[in-house]
Amino acid sequence: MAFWLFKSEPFKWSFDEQKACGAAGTEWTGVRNYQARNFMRSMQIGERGFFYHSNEGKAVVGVVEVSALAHPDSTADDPRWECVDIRAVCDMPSPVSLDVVKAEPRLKDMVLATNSRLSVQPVTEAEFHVICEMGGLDPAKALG
DNA sequence: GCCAACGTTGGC
DNA sequence: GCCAACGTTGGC
Repeated sequence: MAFWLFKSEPFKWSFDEQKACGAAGTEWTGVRNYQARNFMRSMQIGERGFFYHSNEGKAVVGVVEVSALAHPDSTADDPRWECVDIRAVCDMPSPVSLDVVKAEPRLKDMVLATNSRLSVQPVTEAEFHVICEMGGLDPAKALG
């Protein structure tokens, strides 16, 4: 079981909008970066990820689940771009901000802190648990 | 709104 | 296959 982080600018696509899609989930469209696409190709159904608001908010605001394997991105005019579907699992009771992530020694190697431009990132199991702890989220609920 | 970092493109 | 030019991202 791998863990991930999905980044979105909230004024383009927010976690509230994600939640509004319910259990059906939505395509995580718009990724035009090979590294990010390759991470999505390796995702399995049911794997968990964080939903991060970039630019405005700059915080981990919720947990999502992969609900469909990688498939062609319906918004791309080039078939090489693929995406997974994700659905909201739960809120982060207390959003974990980038500042806090950067200040936490256990998260110093987190991709969010070291490569801020990558829009889909791997997260280690240890990092997943630290973020849950700092956000006041019972990991059992996140893993549901 | 600026700019640094990074990825991609295309000419050679 | 190198590298300069360009575009985009995202923190500040």
